[in-house]
Amino acid sequence: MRDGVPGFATLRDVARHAGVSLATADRVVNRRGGASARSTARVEAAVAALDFRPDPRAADLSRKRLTRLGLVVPRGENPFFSDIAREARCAAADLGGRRVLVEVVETDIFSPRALALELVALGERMEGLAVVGFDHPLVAEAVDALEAKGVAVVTLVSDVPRSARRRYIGIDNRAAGRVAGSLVGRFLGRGGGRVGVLVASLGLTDHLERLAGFRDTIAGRFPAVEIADVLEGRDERGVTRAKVSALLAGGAIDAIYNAGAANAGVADALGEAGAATIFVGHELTQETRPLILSGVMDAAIVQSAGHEARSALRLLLAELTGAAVVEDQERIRIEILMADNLPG
Amino acid sequence: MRDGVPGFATLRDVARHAGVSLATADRVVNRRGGASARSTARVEAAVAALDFRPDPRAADLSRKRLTRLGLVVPRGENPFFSDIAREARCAAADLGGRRVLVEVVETDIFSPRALALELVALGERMEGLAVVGFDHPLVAEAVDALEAKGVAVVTLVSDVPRSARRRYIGIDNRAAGRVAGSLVGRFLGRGGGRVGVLVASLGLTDHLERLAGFRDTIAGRFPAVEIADVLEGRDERGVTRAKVSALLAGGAIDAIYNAGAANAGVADALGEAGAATIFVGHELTQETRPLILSGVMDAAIVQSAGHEARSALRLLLAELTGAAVVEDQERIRIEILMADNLPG
DNA sequence: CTGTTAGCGCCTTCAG
DNA sequence: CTGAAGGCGCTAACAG
Repeated sequence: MRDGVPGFATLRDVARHAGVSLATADRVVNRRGGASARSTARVEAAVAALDFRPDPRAADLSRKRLTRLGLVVPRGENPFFSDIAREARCAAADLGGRRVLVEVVETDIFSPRALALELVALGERMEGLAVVGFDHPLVAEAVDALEAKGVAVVTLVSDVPRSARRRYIGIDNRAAGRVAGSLVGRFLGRGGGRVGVLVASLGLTDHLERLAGFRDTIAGRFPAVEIADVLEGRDERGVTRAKVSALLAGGAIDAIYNAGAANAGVADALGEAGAATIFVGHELTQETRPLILSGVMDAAIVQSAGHEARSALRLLLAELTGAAVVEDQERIRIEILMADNLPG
Repeated sequence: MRDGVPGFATLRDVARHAGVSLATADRVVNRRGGASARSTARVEAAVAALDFRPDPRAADLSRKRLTRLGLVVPRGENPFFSDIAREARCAAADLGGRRVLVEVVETDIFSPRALALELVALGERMEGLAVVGFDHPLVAEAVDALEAKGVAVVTLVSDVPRSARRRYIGIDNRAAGRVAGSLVGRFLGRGGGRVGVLVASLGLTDHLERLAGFRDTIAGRFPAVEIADVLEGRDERGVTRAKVSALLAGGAIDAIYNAGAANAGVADALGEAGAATIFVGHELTQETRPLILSGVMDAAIVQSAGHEARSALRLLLAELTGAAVVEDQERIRIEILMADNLPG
């Protein structure tokens, strides 16, 4: 703080205070290198003394290089990822304003090799990448290679845990699974029952963790509930429908927890069977909205596609420019939606 | 779009295209008045032709006048409002960067006259005000007077419906009440039971609407549930405790829905009585966190104080500067929290 | 009513 | 290694 009451210290003030030029002050503040130890020390002292915080707006404005960001989402019928892609496109417009170019790339996420190749290729022309991950050594290796050559990588929705990604943006999937467990447990009531669980693939970190959380809660708090089976539906409607139908045919099922995306497939199977089964799933999309409203789905555990897309871009940009991050704003929340609190 | 591939049109381009000066282009774009019909038309045509969008960063940077914003929250023991105040203070730092001064004012919200006077007084030295409302003609009148003299007013958390406020920032309280009704109904199970409801005051729009939503759902979907009584606790721990204790003493109560804030008071009363009562309330605060974790509260319906504070400031600023608004980002969500998805 | 002229705070060549 | 100078896109005096 200084003279002008409501004014902050500017880089110019820092430079003056340190007895160096604007350019030198900039060099040390932004760690561009090429400043003597003496200058560095003096500038750092000035920064501390004046409590200097760079103004991100001015920085943006004057930066001439444009930043290319990529968003890699799975190809397929999953409507949640269409939402993410759409939101990312419109977020791109005002987050970085101009000088930021966002490209959304769809790829076959279930093939680790294809995903890894795509990532490396994208790294050639992007400075930052947000990736819906798949937990596989090839993918982790690609991420590490990108980071090694200076491309900022964040994972979105599904993490690649053993990799050098800067950060994971998405919900705590284990907690989401626990919530699902609680809901199913409480909805079933004292009597308990048999529940079927669905995932897309056991290679997806997010689905696996949901499953683990679900198991924890059921085992720990609802002894009368039994997990009948865990099915892999690849997030495809047809596959899912067939597997759920088979499960229902095989014996009384009182609840379904779909940790994956193919809710329409579950609804198909439940509709055919005509049973009054509790059904808890994930995400609010064109597909699930009517299911929740009509009561076919009793509850949905939801993450906001818009929030995630904006967070991903904001955080990539922050990584690249050193801008400040408001952690509270970036925490992706787990929302529980029922017919009563469906937005819009 | 024009020549330079990834460049947007600037005001300078617009001016050139319209054959006027920068200043004139600025005048019509920002409706500052004092431009001939001819110039206005030409500039507007240019804006459309070039798809010009002003760069908010540049605008901020060059704006010299600093904006004073006020946030009016109720004085009292309500920890949620302390959170809002805290979040507002730190949001102020980076949202407007410098050139924005945010002042948080605590006032006695239960006295419409005092609140109205305070508002009018604040209007003398602020250009924008975010107010936790109280639905009373005096308050509405004060808001109208402020708007009439050009002060932008938004309501936060609790609306002042029949007033000229620009907008209400907060959850859909009717929906929140319905959610509470569903949770209580489902947690009670088939057998149903008797439930006591609490509000701070029937003059608070938000509490009233929660009550209405709660009633809707109980009446419509849970015929076995009976609302035993509606208590006014002024959001004070002692008052609430006493009233709940009296209610519990008066006959079997299977659930409490606290639409207000004094959850500690409810917990006190439940603790004394030692009954296994379902308890659903609102907000995640220092006070409710342990109650949720320990299972005293079965669920909390939550709104994010940080999100609301940031939204309020962002929207006031947008009103004042004409900046664009991302509606999806400003929608305040209703979160359902249970022990399993408590963040942090 | 209109245009010219300085900046806002920072980044970025380009000479020293 | 260092500094001077010229923008980025917009706002706001100030002259016409």
